[in-house]
Amino acid sequence: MNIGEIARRAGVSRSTVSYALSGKRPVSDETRAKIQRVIDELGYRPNASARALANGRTSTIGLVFPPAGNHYTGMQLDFIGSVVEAAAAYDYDVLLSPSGVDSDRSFQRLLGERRVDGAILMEIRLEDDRVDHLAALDFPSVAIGRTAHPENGWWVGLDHTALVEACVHHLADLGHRRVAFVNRPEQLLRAGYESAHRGLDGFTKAAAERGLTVRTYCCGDDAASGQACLERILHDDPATTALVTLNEAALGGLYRGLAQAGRHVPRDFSVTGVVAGRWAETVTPQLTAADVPAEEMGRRAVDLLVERLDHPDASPRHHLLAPPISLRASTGPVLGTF
Amino acid sequence: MNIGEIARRAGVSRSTVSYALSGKRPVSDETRAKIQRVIDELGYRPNASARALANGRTSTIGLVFPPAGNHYTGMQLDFIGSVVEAAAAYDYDVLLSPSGVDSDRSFQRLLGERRVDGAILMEIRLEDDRVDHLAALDFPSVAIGRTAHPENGWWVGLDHTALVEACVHHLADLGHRRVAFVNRPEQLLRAGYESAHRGLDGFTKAAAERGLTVRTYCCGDDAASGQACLERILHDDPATTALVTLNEAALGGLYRGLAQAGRHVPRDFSVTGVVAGRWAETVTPQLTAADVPAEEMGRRAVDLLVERLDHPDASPRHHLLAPPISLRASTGPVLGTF
DNA sequence: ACCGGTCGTCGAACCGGTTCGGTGAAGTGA
DNA sequence: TCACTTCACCGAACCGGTTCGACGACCGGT
Repeated sequence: MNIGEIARRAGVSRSTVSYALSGKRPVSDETRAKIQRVIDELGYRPNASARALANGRTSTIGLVFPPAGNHYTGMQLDFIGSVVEAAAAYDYDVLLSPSGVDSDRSFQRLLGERRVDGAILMEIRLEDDRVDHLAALDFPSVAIGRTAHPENGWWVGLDHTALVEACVHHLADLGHRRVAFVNRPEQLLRAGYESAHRGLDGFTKAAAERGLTVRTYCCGDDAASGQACLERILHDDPATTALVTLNEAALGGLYRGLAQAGRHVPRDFSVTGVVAGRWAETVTPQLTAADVPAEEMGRRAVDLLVERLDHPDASPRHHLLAPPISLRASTGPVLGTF
Repeated sequence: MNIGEIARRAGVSRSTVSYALSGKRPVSDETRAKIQRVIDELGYRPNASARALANGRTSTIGLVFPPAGNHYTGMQLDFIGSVVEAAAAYDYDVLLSPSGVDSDRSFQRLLGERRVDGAILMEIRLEDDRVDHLAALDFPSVAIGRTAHPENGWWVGLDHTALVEACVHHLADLGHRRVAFVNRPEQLLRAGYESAHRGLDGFTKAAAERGLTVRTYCCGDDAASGQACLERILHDDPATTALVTLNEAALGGLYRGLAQAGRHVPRDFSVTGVVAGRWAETVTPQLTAADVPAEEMGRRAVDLLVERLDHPDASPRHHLLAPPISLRASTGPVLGTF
């Protein structure tokens, strides 16, 4: 069941079997056929650990994301799915690693023990010790998201600032003057999560440009928090007519809060934000949103990583995406404005 | 950066370093301290591939699920998250493998190349070639779901039959007489997906017991399909007053279809089904449902797998779960019945 | 008949760990 | 003083692949 057994049965040496399989040196047609016959007969497949040891590559990439206490969002699911699928196309396996910081045990396993050839990082923070650590080691990695200093990095990011700005302008164009912003949970904002910060920046900036009256909120990643958050919004300023959210998991709760407050969407209240398209379509009315192209982002991250693995000296590349707003049914003009 | 380097710097042999680390043979305190100092200084961590090759274990488990063309459901996400977290607690990594059948390339990588010590299978079919294949090889694995012949297997399953029966009885108790069943997509039913079949069985059986008039539907795993399915239901029998669904991803679309048909939930129409609790709470009104304990199932699957890995001769164990229905807000009595 | 080159194959070393058998030094008892 | 343990460590073999250098067989050219 190992290469020596194959060699013995085929009457050749181990190295010949290896060359027949890899094609790195010529082997006569006759010998190759004999070897192939034995391999097929026994269903032999070379041991991955031995191969990894010998040539220093594991053909595995690590997908690193913080342990969220099982509060994964739909967007993260889409990332994971697309990364796995794209990696499979390049003959890479994907090792999942729940890891918060670089001193993390799980992180050390991946890197220190050389379980993976490269890594894809999710849930990036503006100051991210994992990114810094990997950069210092020159370890092949690609971030889904970008830090505050993205110049010399490999990443595929989303222009949250521009996307949220677009959402605000869209609402302002519709006549909304009092708008709320529903962000990711407060601990994530404090931890410096990129999307939370850049989104907030974009919101603040665009709201100032348009002279809107705004309030900003942090909200837990679940429906109950969304509902509570909406109640707070209407309590703080009952004249609020619209909100922008980055918080996909809270969306259902926000909608419920509006329904219970008797506000009809979009007639009495407009909702928009930055959400993966597939999930924007599950709510009623369907969410007008900047659709996060999660599938594309995952795929591109893998493309970049593979390129980096194949060309260790290539200079950093990245993609900054800014998809347009998809107009669906959750926003409308303020009543009496037109 | 390898064990030889550590040995040289500490002035001992490679085997002594190995024993100092593993503790499998006594090492003097003095020597151990010296070795530890060198290790800390250099930040040494033993190479995982070499270790795997030497002791025949990779400390990795495979998580196998069919490639869904990125149509992963929230429930699958919960499974993945809980498996990763539970595995980390046992010091196992998780390798993700999108794989449909046992002849699959990805499946062959996992098993044939010995990349993993054991596997957890998701999305089980009643006749599942992957399960049979693994059983024939006596390869350590645990299924999340059970085949038609689950007697001698390792699995953690959900009693879909009983759960759907409970849903039907709940509706019948409320006075509903014309009920629809919304199943997973037709190709999954045809492929023999366990939940689709057992759920359907439970529905048919309970409906017969209660003398209900029923129709059953297959529905794609997305919101648009859910909406279309609901339109079909009301077109086929406008007198339908309730539905039971297994299809989590279609739920939002079903609700939208009802809203657009002017049917208020739960006043005019009741909705229930089998859905992971976290997702049942995102819709409004919140879904009365048999909550799939995805987190518990993932955790238990890992527990079983680790037990099987530690005790190769242990006899098969399994868990069949049947959580009670969580009464929320999506079901109610038929108007005029009481 | 001899030389040089090409082709196909082999043996040995190596990747970085683990583990078995053995060995020298120190300790114990008669 | 000597035989017998025990202790702490070492060297070598092994896990299952890959790869390098070498070597014999065969070929064509003089």
